[in-house]
Amino acid sequence: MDEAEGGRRDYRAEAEPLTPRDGAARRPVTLADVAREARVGESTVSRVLRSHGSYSQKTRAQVEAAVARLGYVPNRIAGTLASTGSRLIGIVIPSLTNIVFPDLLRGATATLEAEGFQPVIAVTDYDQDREETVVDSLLSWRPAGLIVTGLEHNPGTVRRLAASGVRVAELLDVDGPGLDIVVGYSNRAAGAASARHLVGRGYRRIGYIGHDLGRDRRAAKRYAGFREGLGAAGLALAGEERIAAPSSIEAGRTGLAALLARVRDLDAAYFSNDDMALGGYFHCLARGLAVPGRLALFGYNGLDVGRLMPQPLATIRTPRVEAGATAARLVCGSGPATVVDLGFELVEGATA
Amino acid sequence: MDEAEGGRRDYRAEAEPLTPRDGAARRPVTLADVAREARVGESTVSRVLRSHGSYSQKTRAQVEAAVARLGYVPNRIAGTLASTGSRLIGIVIPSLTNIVFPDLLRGATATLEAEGFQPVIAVTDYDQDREETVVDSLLSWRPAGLIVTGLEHNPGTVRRLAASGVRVAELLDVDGPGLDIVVGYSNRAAGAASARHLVGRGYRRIGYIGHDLGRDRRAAKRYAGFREGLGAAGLALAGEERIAAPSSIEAGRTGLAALLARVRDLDAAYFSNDDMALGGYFHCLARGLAVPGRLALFGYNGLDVGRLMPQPLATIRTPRVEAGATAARLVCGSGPATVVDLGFELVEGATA
DNA sequence: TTGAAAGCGCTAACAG
DNA sequence: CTGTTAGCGCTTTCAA
Repeated sequence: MDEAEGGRRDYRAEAEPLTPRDGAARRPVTLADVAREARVGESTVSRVLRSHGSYSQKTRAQVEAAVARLGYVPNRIAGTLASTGSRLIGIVIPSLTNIVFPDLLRGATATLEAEGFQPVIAVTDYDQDREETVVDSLLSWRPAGLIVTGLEHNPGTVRRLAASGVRVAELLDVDGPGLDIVVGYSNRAAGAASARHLVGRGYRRIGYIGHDLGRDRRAAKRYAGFREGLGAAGLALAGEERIAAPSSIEAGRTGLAALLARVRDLDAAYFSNDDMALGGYFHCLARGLAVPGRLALFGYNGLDVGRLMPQPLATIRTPRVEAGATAARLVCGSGPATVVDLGFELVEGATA
Repeated sequence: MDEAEGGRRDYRAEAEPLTPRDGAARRPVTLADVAREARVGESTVSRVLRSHGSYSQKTRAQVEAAVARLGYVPNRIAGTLASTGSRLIGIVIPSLTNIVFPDLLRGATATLEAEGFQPVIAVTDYDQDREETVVDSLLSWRPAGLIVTGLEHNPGTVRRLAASGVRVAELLDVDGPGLDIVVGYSNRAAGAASARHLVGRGYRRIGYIGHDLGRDRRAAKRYAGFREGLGAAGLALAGEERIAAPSSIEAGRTGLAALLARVRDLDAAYFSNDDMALGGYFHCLARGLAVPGRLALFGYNGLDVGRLMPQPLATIRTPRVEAGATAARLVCGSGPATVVDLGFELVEGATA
């Protein structure tokens, strides 16, 4: 099925690299060089470059000319050390495989960029011990703030965070106590709303297909909320299938297949997220199961792909990009500790 | 169709934040504090902490005890300034919307982490002027290296890069001269291989559905390669549709619809990537067009979603994660300028 | 409006 | 094996 193409090869660049690796590494241009070139003091250059304090227009011109002539690039490492805080914001996310987290990053980086901050990212693979490690590592850069995902952390992580004194924003969950800034939505409420919706549409034999809930705490909260929602209607799950792996289209597809093999009379399937649900949808298409006639499908996240399926996916849309942006804005500010619940939106779609 | 839920609300955290914003900001613990506490010199502490140079086991124990007692976190800003280079690697990508770039990041961050480096990311939105700006900004952190996407840059960007003397890796393209390290695959060859494959399967009325080629230079190279491939077989495109926007499932769906409305007798559609092709597939499903009987589909990237569709998508699989990892490894090293062509793989799938 | 000088917290010689 | 002493490049008083 696969055909090797575009053969692998390693070779030296034919042309001389534009970045000569010259042995005689020339000393980088410093602010002192600029001062000398512009015939002014170092502090004057510093003021001009940061448009801070006062200086004459003539001086400004001289400095700018010198900067251009020398190709000076300020050294923010030195600047940060000399001044109080850095313009770095650490961002800790569990994964880059699920588009949800790039979406967060997208919102955060756009806002940070606008405010003159630089994001430094770290990935935990849904592992709280790794989170502790990367938080430590990020903290050593003395960031102005840290954005982390979720409300559950190791005690050690919390201790370090508290001791560091930096602002912390926790993202994507509001179901529990936060450390400082909390931006997200209630996963529990989302799960419950999903259950109410399915029940309201008349489904009674509802199954759950999910991924590794031990690691993904927010998915676990949705699951709990969903069961509560069913319970409130006097129902219970007709069956469930959990994949001991991160969520994926594949896990959704094989998960639904496995569940249907065991519980044949399901009339609806609730998935831990849209990726999983898409996998389920593909299974239905492949097997010719009518959706929602034979089986209704419900997801979580409101991804583009769900909106564009031949039948739009029933799901819960979450404002992820906005959450990232909001967290970035607040973490750079100096407001009080806050919880911002951005809410969510139930998308009826056509699969349920 | 939409139902508002999980109402938005802003409120103060009920519990006292674990990170007290105490007005009397306590002075952070420094290496000097540790030295005093451990009753040794500062340089001794430094040596122990970096396991560099020599010291007695007894000293090591004292230092470690002091570090633990004081909760000391090293300040890498200061460390970097005092030593030669930083352990920061800048990564510049055009977008976070297409999963391809998070994939790159995934490969790169994993490798960087293992080598003790920290990634700092910036997003250009496929804008070369913005690339110049963010490269400048990244350079001011004096990174050990920079990973950028593609081979096309503003002259100003190239100048700054060259002047900085940092290692630079260019990713995802090998069709053209590079600055230093180049890691990727030939987009042109991929386009040509796609054309040969479709022609080989007997398709003759082939259309192209693409996105903004002015900004996405690699997609433009695939397009050029594809046309060359057709030309070599004595064929030409039977029609094409270009969306003046970034690639998306939606653009693929509407693009194919528009093209079929104009050119009714197409027998195959070549898409600028898998997202676009997925949109096309959804269009076919929605309209009941048999794939590949009525219309064959071909994409680019080899995303999971294509593999898991009821009919696996015909596409070209690219080693993106590996490319990110390779670039990270090389950019942290001190080897010669290199081009690494990782090649690609044609996936026959079932849609062509 | 400007410059001199004193650090920021750490690393890297260099003595001892 | 360990401490002392210079800086790294910049910002920030504080005088001038």
